[in-house]
Amino acid sequence: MSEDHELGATEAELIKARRAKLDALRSSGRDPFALTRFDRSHEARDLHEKFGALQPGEHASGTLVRAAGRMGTVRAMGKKAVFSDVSDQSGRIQIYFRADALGDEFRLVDTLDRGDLVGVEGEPFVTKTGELTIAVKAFTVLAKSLRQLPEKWHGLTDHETRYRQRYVDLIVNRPVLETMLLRSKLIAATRHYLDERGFVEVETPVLLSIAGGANARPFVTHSNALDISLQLRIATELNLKRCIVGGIEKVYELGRIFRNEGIDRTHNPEFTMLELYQAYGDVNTMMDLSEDWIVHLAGVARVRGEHTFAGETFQLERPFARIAYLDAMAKWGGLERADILDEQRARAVAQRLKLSLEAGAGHAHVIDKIFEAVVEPQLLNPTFVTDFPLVLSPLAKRRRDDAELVERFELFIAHMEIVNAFSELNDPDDQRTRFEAQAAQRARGDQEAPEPDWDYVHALEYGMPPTGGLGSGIDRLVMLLSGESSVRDVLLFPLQRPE
RNA sequence: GCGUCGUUAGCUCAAUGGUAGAGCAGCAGACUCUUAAUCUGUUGGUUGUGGGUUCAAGUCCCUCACGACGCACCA
Repeated sequence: MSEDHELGATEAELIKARRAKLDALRSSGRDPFALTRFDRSHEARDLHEKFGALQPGEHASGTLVRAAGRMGTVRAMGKKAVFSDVSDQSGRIQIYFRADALGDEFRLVDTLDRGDLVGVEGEPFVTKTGELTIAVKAFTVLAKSLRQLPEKWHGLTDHETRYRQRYVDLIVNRPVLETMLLRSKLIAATRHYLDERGFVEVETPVLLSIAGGANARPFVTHSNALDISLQLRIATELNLKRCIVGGIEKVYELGRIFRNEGIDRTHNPEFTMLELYQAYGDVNTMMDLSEDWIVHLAGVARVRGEHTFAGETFQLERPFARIAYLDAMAKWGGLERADILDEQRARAVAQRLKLSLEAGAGHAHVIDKIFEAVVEPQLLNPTFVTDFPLVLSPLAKRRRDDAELVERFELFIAHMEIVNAFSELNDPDDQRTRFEAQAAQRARGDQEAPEPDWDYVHALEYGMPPTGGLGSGIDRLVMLLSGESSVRDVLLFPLQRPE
């Protein structure tokens, strides 16, 4: 040990110091990396539930528990008493090493560092300051941590390092782990919710020759076997409706979608989308289901009543507000029907509102921009915006009383679009006409206009029952319910440019 | 893609163009109920990359890389 004082604090030297401790463990016959298992009696959370009621100073005499996890700060009181703690997935429990309880073992406490994975066996008690603690009778190093964790107080804050080395972020920033666990819970709860209601989960291809069902630029790749270029899916919509045609009456897919577009606080190139379709249902079926499902998920996330997101507080309570698309434009923008549905007048409105539009922007794009500027800022509490213009909705069924509008809604919460749903267009002739319009747009050089999937029309020609369908971006839902305002903070490994 | 800001010790951050510092961590020592433990001592630097200006550059100028934020595109 006399050489240790020569160890400095470069990264290499910090690692060397830890390797020296690893060597010490090995030479005492306790190679941590040779161990294969450690049987725990409790996770940290269980211990708090079971022994949390002990009084300060009280011991659960004769009770031995076994816990394991990553060591936190080491608080040594001289050479004879050391406090630390271990964290596992469920939480944290303090541990206490005493020379008189450990005997010869106690000298090995010197080989422990913050960050090591350790297993301990001991007796639960509550300290005089009131913290549940395990009085360690025996301990084992289960993996030696050779690298130093970031500082305990400020932790790791550098975004780049947090995303690139998420494992470190998860270790030292507990709320990150909690958010990721919440994400998993919400996804599992969604599957359970749908399965219970008779929906069937299917898996449709990610690799397609034509990625359709949405307006977005796809990623392009190549099949060596077929020697053709392929696109990664931008939606699951068309294949799921093929399933409806085929007779899978309540169908969903909860999976990854890829869009080759911008990256920012609310967009990652790959994201998780729920799409579901219900034969013999319509837009109203979807509205009821959305409201029930979202409120259910809020319950899973323990979000009830008032909830704050990005500095604004809203009410997450049933029933959600409803307003028709054109009514919303009238209410908050003073705009008439023709200001929206007539292309020239819509362009004039956009100009008056000083909206920046791309050169080749179509009617749909202009309307969308107006909506974004006029209506979205008003939509804080959950609100269904219904009866969308046809021109925005190439896959939705027309209203019977108004051929320029469709049976569609979007659910907005905290200004974010959370659900998009409609009565699915099942008239093959109408669908063909709308695809032809898109093809014409595309021929005029509009890169945004999707390439028509003619086989989808072919499928509709066999007859698709009247169907309600919805899509929902799961990442944004997780953002909303976790309070994270960046999509990167609800993804374990957000896309980063290689270093 | 455009704009703004950032990149200094393992981590979090300082440093008028004039000898690169602190806190934490690490290492050594004191302390048998600490919890940002405390106290004493101490180690640790290619200041993101490559150029330029200058007697002298972490600092000024240019290039590039990566990131955060905003805009554009999208969900």
